[in-house]
Amino acid sequence: VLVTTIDEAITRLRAHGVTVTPARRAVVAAIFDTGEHHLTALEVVHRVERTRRRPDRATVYRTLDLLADAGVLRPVHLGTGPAIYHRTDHTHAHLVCTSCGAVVEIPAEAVDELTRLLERDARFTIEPDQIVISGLCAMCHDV
Amino acid sequence: VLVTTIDEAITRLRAHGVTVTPARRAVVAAIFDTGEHHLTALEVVHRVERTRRRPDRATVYRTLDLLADAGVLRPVHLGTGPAIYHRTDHTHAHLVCTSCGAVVEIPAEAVDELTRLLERDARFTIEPDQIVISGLCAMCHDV
DNA sequence: CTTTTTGCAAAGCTTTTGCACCACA
DNA sequence: TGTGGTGCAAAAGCTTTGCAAAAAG
Repeated sequence: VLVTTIDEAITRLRAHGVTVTPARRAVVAAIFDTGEHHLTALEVVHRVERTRRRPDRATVYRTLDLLADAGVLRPVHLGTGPAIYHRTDHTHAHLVCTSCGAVVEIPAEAVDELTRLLERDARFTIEPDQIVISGLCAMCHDV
Repeated sequence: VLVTTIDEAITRLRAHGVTVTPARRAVVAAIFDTGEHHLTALEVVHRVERTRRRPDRATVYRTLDLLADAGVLRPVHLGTGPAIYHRTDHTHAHLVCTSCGAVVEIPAEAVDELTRLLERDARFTIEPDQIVISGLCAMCHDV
């Protein structure tokens, strides 16, 4: 069940017994109104429409938690810095360059293959969206 | 060139132009005197022998940096919480259970296979020691 | 009217940094 | 006597929490 629009996300929240308030709706809108599927909590704060009073950081963090519980977002720590939250409608793994910090996404098909490989070897249920691999991106490697 | 003993680590530090002080030696000893190959900075602080005055956190962090630069240790963030530093003489990837926090290691052979797969698909040079994958361990999955 | 949610401020946790002191060549 | 290492304390960055005021049902 993919969640790809604001309305679907709101519906999903309700299905999880979460009351939908203006602040929460604003957070959801900020996330789905952008092409980015990688946002930090603070980026969400700054993106909330200026039409309403900007929600407090605490509220945004709490809402992101609710969205994660509802399966709309997945929080991922890319090593250093703040967690990024990414939408679950776009499965991918993350390659992080230890030199320049660039984040490259691995497409779903490769992630599938990878997941199969891992689950074959380890008694572990992989969360495909939470694969983080560090290394050097092509540009930094060539320097 | 694997670094597997205190002396090799000390030698490696010297080769990188780092002067070896009692405090630094104590940190190296604390790391190599234990069966663990996963230590946080604070665990290192607490493990330093009680025979000498315990080095300050800052000193330990600075020394861990030096050891990382020298290729003796690799810092890895397992999502939440402090970074772990693991010895480079024991290549492995990390599976982290999002429910109980357990860390399962993926052995070198599987990591190799994984690395090949990834480097085939992405123009990226993988750091095999810095693969972190979240999911559910067998125990938490069965509950 | 009761239960949540929100904003604010404070605290938490990990790590970094500035600076004075100290050790050692 | 100068170079760099160390400890201490403070700060920085991200996130969580306690609590009183506000909003929702």
